[in-house]
Amino acid sequence: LPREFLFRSIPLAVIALLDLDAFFAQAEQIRRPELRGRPVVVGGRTTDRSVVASSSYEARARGVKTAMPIAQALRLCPDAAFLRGDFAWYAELSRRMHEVCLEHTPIVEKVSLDEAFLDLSGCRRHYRREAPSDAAWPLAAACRLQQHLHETTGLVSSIGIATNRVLAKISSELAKPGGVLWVPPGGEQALLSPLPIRHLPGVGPKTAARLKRYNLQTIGDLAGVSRELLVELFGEAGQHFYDVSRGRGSSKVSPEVRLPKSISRETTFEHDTCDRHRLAAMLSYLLQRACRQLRGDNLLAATVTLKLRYSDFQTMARSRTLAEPTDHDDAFYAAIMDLLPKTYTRRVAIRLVGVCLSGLSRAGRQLLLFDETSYQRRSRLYASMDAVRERFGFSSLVTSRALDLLATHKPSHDGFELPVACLSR
DNA sequence: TCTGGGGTCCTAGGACCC
DNA sequence: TCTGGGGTCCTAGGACCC
Repeated sequence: LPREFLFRSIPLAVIALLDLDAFFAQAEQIRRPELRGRPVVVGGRTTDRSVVASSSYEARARGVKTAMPIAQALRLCPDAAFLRGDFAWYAELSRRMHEVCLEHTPIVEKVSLDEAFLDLSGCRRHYRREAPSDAAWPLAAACRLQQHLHETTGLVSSIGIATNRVLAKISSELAKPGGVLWVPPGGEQALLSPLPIRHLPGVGPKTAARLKRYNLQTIGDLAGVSRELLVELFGEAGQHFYDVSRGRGSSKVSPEVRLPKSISRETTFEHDTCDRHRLAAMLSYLLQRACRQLRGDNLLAATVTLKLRYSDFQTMARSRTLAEPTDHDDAFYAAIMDLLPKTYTRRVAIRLVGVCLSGLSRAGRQLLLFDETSYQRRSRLYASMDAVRERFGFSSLVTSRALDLLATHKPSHDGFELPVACLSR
């Protein structure tokens, strides 16, 4: 048999990417009907240094964009509803989205709160009779999914369907807002060729500028370059460009929940600071929050990273890997305090500090022969602290190291009232 | 108008071991 | 006196995504 025939005889995958439109803004409009049809901007307070996390299409029409400073959005669209965001509500809607997806296929991979890949390859017989033609059943499947999601949750979504993930992702972007776009097998090149290179996932402003220097502006331009040259210029990414520009890519959808790679917390000060005590107190606070999540997820971390950003935006990170993975705040804090003077070396004020825990593994630590009792005592202490915080909120309990923050800084994350208890060491 | 916070992945250099 | 090659781990920085 000719090779071409063998290739065609393998049934092609049908991969869908479902993406919720302007998710956070939409979530607010679902919960508060009076906001429907109005510009909505979700982000921080209009007075602080935060940026737009999400905005409704009404606000976008006025020039508001994601990642734009809130203050700028306020000038563009002063009559918008400016909201802080409610992640518990967004997570709940995201969970409902996932449930609806699972009613259509068991092979669902959540890639973020508002996006999921679905492998619909096996759904042909359910939909073939609903489609305008036998072959167009993926279109019918996606329309049914979109409609089902809207009826049960009120969520408006866009869906891209193609033979692989990257193409499904690109077509879902093209389908926005509220549309469905199916790329029939064989139609890949026709869709991709005229698209600007920025449509490729993984190509941001820097890479687009680099590609433009070689006069590569559309995906079709990319398809005209040899694999060897692309790899020489762009390394691993070059191979990726070569495949995607020809409409090829992975169609594997993995429903398994993966172990996270890192847990981090960071914050930008309302005003830049040079005060090392203040930095230390904030780092202690952020570390406590990160560690609480670490224990809550039943994980240990081996590496801790300290991150600083100077007022001129230069960003530094220094990390330390411990001899043993742990979930104890104090082990990480000692490392952070050791790294602080090695990281904060310029005589310039600091605008952001952060901590990151990585090298994560499942808890179920091997026993240390000596020092075991004190280790376990400390583990029980952290468990008790977590229990208090579970009941009364994170800031019901703080260590004295972080206490002086209360007077000067109001973290936006949860109600920051006076602590019920204060741990001195 | 100054530029968030949570992540993932890639690259590149150096240490260290065999 | 000059100088292997491969593999792994750690560290720092940066691009990108939502």
